[in-house]
Amino acid sequence: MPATSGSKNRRQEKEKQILLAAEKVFAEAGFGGATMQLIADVSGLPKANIHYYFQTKEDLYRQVVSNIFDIWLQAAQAFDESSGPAEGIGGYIDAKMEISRKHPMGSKVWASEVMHGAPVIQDYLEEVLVSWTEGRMKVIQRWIDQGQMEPVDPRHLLYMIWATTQHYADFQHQIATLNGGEPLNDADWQNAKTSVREIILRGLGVKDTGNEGRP
Amino acid sequence: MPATSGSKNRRQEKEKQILLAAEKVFAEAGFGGATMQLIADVSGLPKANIHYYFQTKEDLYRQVVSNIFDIWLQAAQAFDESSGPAEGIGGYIDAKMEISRKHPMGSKVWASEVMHGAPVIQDYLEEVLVSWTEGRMKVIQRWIDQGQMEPVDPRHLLYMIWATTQHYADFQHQIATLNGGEPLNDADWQNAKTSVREIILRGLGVKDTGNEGRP
DNA sequence: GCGGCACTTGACCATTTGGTCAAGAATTTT
DNA sequence: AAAATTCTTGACCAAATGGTCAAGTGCCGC
Repeated sequence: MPATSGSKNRRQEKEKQILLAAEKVFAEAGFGGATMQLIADVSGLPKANIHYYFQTKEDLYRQVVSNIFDIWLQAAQAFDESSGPAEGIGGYIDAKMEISRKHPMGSKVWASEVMHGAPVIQDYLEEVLVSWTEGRMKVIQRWIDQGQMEPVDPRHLLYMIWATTQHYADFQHQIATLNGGEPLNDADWQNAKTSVREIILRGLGVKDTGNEGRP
Repeated sequence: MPATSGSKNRRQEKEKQILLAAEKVFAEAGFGGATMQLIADVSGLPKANIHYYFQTKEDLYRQVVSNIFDIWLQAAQAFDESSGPAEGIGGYIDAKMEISRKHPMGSKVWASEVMHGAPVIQDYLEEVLVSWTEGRMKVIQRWIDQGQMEPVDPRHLLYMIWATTQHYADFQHQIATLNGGEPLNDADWQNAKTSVREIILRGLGVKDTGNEGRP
């Protein structure tokens, strides 16, 4: 008794349902610890049905990681559509913090994958990430050359931004424990965002213009 | 045909040998993905022998995580034996970068554990880490109150330091890929260390005094 | 309403897993 | 040297795992 709507996108909806469950399970147990049975239970489908849509566990996993990668790269827009480091880097930090808040499980899956040597998405790393990084490094270098910010190594600046923003997703459990056992609330997140942006922008010798333009 | 030396510390040496192999395997495969057989192979001992020293996989894992935790806390000394933020925070960053360089696998195991909800070491988190963090936060707050650094949220400053320094261990594979496929060499590490310290200390309005006093 | 087609699913299988065990080898103690 | 203790290890489980399969079930155009 399939879907309610049209008729063609039944498959898409089912796949999305499975991918959502898979993301959760992979994030909580890692690739090795995740079981198809658990993914089946979480998604509310029999295991054999999962295998109908995704032949192997690795196929499913690859899809999950790939989806995350796309979301990740979207945050790059803040970088490109900006005139200077305050707006560009500040906006990028905001965007990445927002992703950490909304897609913590995706971030965890990504971190797990990379930590274990990126066996599945090494090609993505080498192709997409390398060129993306080089592009942003050039932008940062230009800002430095124009005297808009202190001369720092763009590479390590990017690492710091990635590390710090993703920390709020990957280590959310530790952060919650240090927050009295409670997850961060709206005010906490606002505070986190501002704190991170402040320290980094001041560290770059850039005046924080706040997140004007974006809500 | 046991050891060569004394006689009593045979057990300790064997355990260390196993723990080293276990750390490597757990770091590379995660808890779920690691197998006792692989740990046995890496350590060069039959599987049954591993089980003689560590009853269960979880026992072994707990030991590995626990050892890492101790190393982690050692870096705190830089904090305590200092007079101000330049020396204290700068030294702490250096120490943590050094740990990331020398114990990347331990850092990965820790990250994996926390990312999966710290099922094994939640008690450590609640007892030791919480009180440790509160202590350092007070030190930072005192520096702020004395006007030795900009008023930032000490909590998020600590997160940033943790995130950034550990990033070089946890994401070492990604970093190597972005470094032309080569791991960081001595100069790279020096550069990374300096870059991180510079940006953060400037972000705190503290003049970087370099890592004088420590080689 | 019927024939084709996409989907569903319980039962099943080979392999791998963490863990056990008992017999023996080495070492220490008496 | 003999007894007691500690360690070693190949063979062996029961349970769980990823994946298969064939018998269905519902849906569609015709």
